[in-house]
Amino acid sequence: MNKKRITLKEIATELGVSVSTVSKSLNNSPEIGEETKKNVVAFAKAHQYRTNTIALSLKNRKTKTIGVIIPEIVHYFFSNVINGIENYASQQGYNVIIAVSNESFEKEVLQMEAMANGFIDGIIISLAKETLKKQDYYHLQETMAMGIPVILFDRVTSNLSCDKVVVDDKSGAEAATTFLINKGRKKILLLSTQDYLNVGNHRTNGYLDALKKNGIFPDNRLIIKCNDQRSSEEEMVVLEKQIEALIDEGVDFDGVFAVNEIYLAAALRVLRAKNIKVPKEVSMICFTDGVISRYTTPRLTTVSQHAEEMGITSAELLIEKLEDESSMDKTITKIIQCSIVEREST
Amino acid sequence: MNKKRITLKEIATELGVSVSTVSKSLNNSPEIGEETKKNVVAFAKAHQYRTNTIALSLKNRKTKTIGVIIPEIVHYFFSNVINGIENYASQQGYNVIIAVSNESFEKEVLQMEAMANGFIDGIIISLAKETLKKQDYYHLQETMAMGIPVILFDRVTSNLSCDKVVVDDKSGAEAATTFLINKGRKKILLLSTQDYLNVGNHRTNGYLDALKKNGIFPDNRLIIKCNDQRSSEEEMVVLEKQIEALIDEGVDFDGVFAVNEIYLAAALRVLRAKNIKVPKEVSMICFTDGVISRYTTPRLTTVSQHAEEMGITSAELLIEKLEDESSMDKTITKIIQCSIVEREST
DNA sequence: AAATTTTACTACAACGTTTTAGTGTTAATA
DNA sequence: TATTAACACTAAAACGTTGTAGTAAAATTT
Repeated sequence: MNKKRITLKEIATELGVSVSTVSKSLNNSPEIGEETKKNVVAFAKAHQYRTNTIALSLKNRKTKTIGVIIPEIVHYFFSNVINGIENYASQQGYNVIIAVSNESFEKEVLQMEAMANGFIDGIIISLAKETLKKQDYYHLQETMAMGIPVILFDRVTSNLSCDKVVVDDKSGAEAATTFLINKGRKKILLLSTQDYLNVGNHRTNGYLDALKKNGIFPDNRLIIKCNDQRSSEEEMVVLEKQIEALIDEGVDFDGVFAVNEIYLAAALRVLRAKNIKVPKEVSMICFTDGVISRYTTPRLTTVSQHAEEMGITSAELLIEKLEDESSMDKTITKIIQCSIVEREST
Repeated sequence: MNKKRITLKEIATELGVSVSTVSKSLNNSPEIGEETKKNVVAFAKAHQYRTNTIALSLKNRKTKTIGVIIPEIVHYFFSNVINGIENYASQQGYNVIIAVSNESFEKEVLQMEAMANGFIDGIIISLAKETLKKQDYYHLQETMAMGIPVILFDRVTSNLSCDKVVVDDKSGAEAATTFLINKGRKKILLLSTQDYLNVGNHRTNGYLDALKKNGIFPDNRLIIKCNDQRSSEEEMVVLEKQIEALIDEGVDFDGVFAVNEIYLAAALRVLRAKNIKVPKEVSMICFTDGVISRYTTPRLTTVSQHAEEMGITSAELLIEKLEDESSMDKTITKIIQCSIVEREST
């Protein structure tokens, strides 16, 4: 059964011609006579010849494969980005290899090395939290030095000179906050992350800017920077307690802006438990236009980061670099604009 | 900058020895003298020699890469399966290539062909809805005939003789339904899919069996088989209308069992709008222990399919086949048991 | 001292392609 | 008719490894 793939050499001996003739015939080279070509092509088809990509890769020093390293795959944003990458890449004849760093620096380094040694022409990566905290980018510099183009997306760093694709987090957050302000809200609770996460940091700044521009003085009690936990579920539990405590202390707010869906879902649960009406008493908005937002009651108004577009843009940037030698020198940063998806929570 | 990777040949000329000596030194062959080995290894390390995997693959006819084709990547269940596959595979020194069929038969065939021609030793696949409907498995038979092992998971078919990993959908559904019955519920609404989707079909049968065993006569009005729409969001809208109509017609029920999270979330929204209390008046349970279930109010009780375990098992089965020639003949079907995760909706 | 074994290497083929540089024929040109 | 050009093909190298077979020189045995 195991009908092994037929090779050029086998076709050649079978047909009594040289290997080069076969190769050229299949590539429709003008060097070969029509008659011969026809024969070879027919024979190849009949025997289901498929060109061996590995041999080709060895020859061309190109694998037509791009590697993607993400912190998590069970994650609406990242899986959407991959979707974008996969779509564009496969359309351009590229394969996509996925690796997951699991937010760990060590695993990121390992995965990166595996990829750099392996089957890929270039890498698209979003940095792990640990890497961002550690600020150690040696593994990235190494692969770049090997001539492997690297594209950073979403979780980026200014310490690396390469192409980047980022969301305009700050202005997105500003827009979201302003959106609440325009609905007449003045006391807006911010649910953010620790500052070392650049996205959280930018979004916090956007929030502060929006308040400032509208003449609202920020209230530190209304800014919660959630600590990292091992899982988002644990983060949620911790956060719920914090919000509950806040309300019990009598701190008043009429709007909530969260830097991700999960934080806002947590807030929503607390408000429901306290019998506070959304959006009547409190308006809510968050980053990440994911699944959760669509299935809560009320549905959540979100800031869409256009994950798929980010994926496509990253893939475009990388493939551009791979196909056009001259593009290797310049480094581009693409900024994806956010947009607000209004649902029932505002 | 572009410091191209150094090759064995370069090391050889640089050190004035033969290529074989270098190769053998690096592989710590006893044929080579200690002195020479030490030199070569030191030199290689200093110049960051990395063995070229492509050349190796060509030589060994093995790529140490496995291909995964899934219907959707932005999907809690599938991304968890991938997580499992990726974890186990990378631990065993394998890479993982991902392709998405997007539920399309045509794309599945294309992706499969691309993989079969390319860089993979074996394939793990969950069939697209269209493929299941069409019942055309030629592309799978072809790749299997080429000696490429194929593992089917979750969306499988009995028409193909290969290793399979499935959830025990029927007994999971039976358990879920029985769970509701044991809570005193007798009129249980079933939200399922069309029958051609084997998982939906099995779950429907499990539901019917549970009723039977408990002496409850099934009520056809309480069985909704949701039509396919282009997106799950559209499906949800359609389904919400159906459930609403049902209630308006005065059809009474005190429990809901849905074959996935989204259907149950839809039901929950309708019940909330109608001011029906969950779980007091209606108990709810569904398949797919995903994100949504964790963030609705009330949180949903679910049947976990242990997606990650499925991924790991699939990868195990495949790698077993790849590493042990003799395992190629027999085909195994592994059944993953479900378990109920009780939350607030029951 | 001659024969044998061990040591420490090297040469070369092979994996499956593509491509460059030939090489005979045949046809066209001077 | 001699020269050149076009045609239709082939040989061989190259991509980077590994492994088998082979080879001197040194060490050991007889």
